Amino acid sequence: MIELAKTYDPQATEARWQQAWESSGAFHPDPEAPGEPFSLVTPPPNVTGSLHMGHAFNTALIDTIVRFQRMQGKNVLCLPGTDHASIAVQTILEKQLKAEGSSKEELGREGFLERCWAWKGESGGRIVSQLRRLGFSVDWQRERFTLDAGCSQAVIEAFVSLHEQGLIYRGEYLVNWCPASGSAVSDLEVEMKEVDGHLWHFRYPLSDGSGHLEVATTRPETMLGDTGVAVNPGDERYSSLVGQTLTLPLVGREIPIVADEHVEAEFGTGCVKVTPAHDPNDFAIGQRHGLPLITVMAKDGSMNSEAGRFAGLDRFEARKAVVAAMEEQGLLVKVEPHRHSVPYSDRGKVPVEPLLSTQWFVKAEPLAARCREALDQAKPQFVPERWSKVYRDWLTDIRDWCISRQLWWGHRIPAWFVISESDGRYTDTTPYVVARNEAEALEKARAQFGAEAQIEQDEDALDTWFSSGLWPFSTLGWPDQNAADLQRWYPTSLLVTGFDIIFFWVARMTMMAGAFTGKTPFADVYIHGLVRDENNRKMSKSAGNGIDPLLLIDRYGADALRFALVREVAGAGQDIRLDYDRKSDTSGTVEASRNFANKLWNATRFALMNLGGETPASLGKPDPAALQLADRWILSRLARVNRETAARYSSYGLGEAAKGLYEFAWNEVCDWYLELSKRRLNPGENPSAEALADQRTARQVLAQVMEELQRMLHPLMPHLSEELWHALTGADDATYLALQSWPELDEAALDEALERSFSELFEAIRVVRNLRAVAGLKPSQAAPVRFITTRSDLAESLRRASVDIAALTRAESVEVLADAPAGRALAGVSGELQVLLPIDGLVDLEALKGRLSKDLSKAEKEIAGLQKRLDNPNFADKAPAAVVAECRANLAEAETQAQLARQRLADLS
RNA sequence: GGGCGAUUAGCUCAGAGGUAGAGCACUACCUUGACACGGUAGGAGUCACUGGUUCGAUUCCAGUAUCGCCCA
Repeated sequence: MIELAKTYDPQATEARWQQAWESSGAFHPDPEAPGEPFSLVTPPPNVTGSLHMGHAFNTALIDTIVRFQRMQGKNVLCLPGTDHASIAVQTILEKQLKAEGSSKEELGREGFLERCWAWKGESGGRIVSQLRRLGFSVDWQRERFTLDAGCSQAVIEAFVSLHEQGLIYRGEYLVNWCPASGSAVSDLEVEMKEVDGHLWHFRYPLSDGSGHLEVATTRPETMLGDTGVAVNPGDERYSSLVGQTLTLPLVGREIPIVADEHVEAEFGTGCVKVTPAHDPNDFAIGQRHGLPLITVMAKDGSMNSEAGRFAGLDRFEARKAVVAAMEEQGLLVKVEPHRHSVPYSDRGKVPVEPLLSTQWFVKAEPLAARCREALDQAKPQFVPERWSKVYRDWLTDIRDWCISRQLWWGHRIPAWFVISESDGRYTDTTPYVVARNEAEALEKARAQFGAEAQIEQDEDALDTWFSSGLWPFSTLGWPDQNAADLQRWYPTSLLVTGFDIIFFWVARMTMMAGAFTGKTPFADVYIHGLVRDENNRKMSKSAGNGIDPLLLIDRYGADALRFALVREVAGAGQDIRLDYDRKSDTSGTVEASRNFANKLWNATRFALMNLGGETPASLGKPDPAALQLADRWILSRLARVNRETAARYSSYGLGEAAKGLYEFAWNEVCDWYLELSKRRLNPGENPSAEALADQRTARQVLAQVMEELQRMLHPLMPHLSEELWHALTGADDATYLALQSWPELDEAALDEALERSFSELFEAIRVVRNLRAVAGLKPSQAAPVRFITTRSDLAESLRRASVDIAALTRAESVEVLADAPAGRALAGVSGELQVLLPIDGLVDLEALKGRLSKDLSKAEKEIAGLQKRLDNPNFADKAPAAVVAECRANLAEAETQAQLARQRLADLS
């Protein structure tokens, strides 16, 4: 028999099992193995990141589902990996280089990439090892990285293929330029922020000297690039001026006044300056009216030569200088404070600059259209369903995706410019070829431009999300259509991720998968919420309010953290809040889960002390004929919980599953069944043969309940359950609970009537205990107990349980009678049951009267409510008969209760 | 401006057309042969507000307020 310590110590246990699972290859599935396939690719975290609560939450949810599916006998693949996070990594390294007085240009592309890989090697393992500490049951042997050879090959194939299909194009458009990282970014990487700014009113003179127009702007420096002023066509103030020209101050350019529907006459003066090269709305107006595009800013955010005397100034200095110059010329009318939205770069944390630039784009609409059609067939199925609307809306109004980044760390764009066509250097207009490698590119270039053609690869890299978009199939072996993993596990079964990356990631995966595999890459998408802090703010590194999951794991154990996170999930998709005391680094929620772990530990410890050295297997299943009522009750509960829990695990009701198991284990198994079994497990000295047989039955049931409980809890608390299961079963070191099957459901054990009867029994015991407490009896003080009831089934059940009742209430005798005998007694009432403690002496009569009065007023209140309802003729007419009958029964019961309480009160006076 | 979500005990949150539950915290008693990371008992809520549907609404519907998020 294994001896367990008095309290559970997660630290030693968890590391041991993590190591054992991984080294045994327990989670490394064979594509040839039998079983229905179940597959899931995990959201790849940033390779240089470190574990935060969002990862822990996501991991807890995924692992719970995946472990459950494994116990269902499926051939489960759960594939982990990381992504290369171009901008984030490059930003970190450039900062490092700057500190060293160097730069990426100085190192050159090759040298810089070496640095990147070195950095990846150094910090890249961190998050992976942190995920291991959660007990994540992924196949680490299949771990992937978006920049590894296979993923890189997939990216090239995807790019070439999309280009061949005409879905990737290159062109000059207004893009979101992040001056901090020196790169274009996609629309999704731009975050609108409300900031307090100003609205400057400028006077633009009419070219014919007949007057002026007043325009308002939040960005004065862009006026240098104005190529028009627009008014609403219905705005009578200006209709006569449309078609005339203005002379742009400071620049002297003549610019037309145009009429455009999109100008709001009510905003500002009703005249807007149009800077097509620096604002998306103005770009659109410019397109409609054929206005020229004049770029006045360089890519580092400074003014260029088009800005005349302002050239070289940073954009924010230029703003001041332009305002000053306008004021000097008397053209500044006024300045108003103005709150408005400014686009910020997600990564660079600076305002992005809409800038005209030649970039690569993915034509999104054809890809999105396919996804919308698939969604009509519920592919994928969103859980909760409401997120499908968010997904659809985005796909419906989709804009083309700028995929090129002016970065080195990442997948270099597989396009080669034919530099021999443009003086040995490539420019925005140099012709190019797209190919899988340089040799193929050269071949293509020569075929098209002659044998002398010379080529040079595009300097730019692809958006990291381009490779992440291929994740569900690139990790399984695509583009090799015959890859065993792809054949076996694609499309995947499920994706679990947060709602914050539905556009970034989920939609891109479905678009890419549609284009390359013709399939929706996952059947279900389970969208979960975010983890918020104690002030309901999203936990994030930048807000500085993150809680380190490792701190909580160290303090409470990984299982406790996992259980706490999953338990908080209610309706799927809701954010969860983790309570946390930053002063002491403690969390009540996680502590409660730790306590639960300890409770399970001790319940198992109790079982081990009482199984006489036997195991569930050696004891075998109990003989149904030998079962006591308590056994049948707990086995019925066990079966019901088995059924409910399996249903919840498989339908993403994870929080409910966790709560249900918690209640079953603590409030039913520990609070009642273990207590009820103590007497039988310890029959005393010289026990009879009958007692010994019953002891064995109790052992069998206890062993079965505890063993199956470990199985059911395993998806939620893998380490603890593995440890306890081993202690209980004596399984050898090479056998894992993680690979056992879900306990078989014993339908025959379900007995609803018996469960109800036990609820009543427990209630009766509670009334006795309450009476004793109210009366001030010491816990050690024995007292006789009398139950008075006219309900024969209840009387019968109380009689049969009288030995247990005596044990659980310190009763020196238990009687069940139909009528209350005369004589003083402490009395309590519950439903149709009267409980009497026929004792006199040092008891608190006043407290007792208080309790009875309380019972009475509660019953009277109930009577009043029920009576009122029944008195309403409409109720009897229209309410369902069952409800009316129930109401009547409740009323009768409440009246009995009130009457009994009144009577007992009178007796005491 | 459009959309989504939330509002229930001191705190964190469940819940369901038939008079409200859990965990934590709190109060009292208890170191009893599994567990003080525990046991027993207890106190605690106008279910945000206003209307509507209904025999009946905290639950369904509409609106209001506050908070949060997404999109423009």
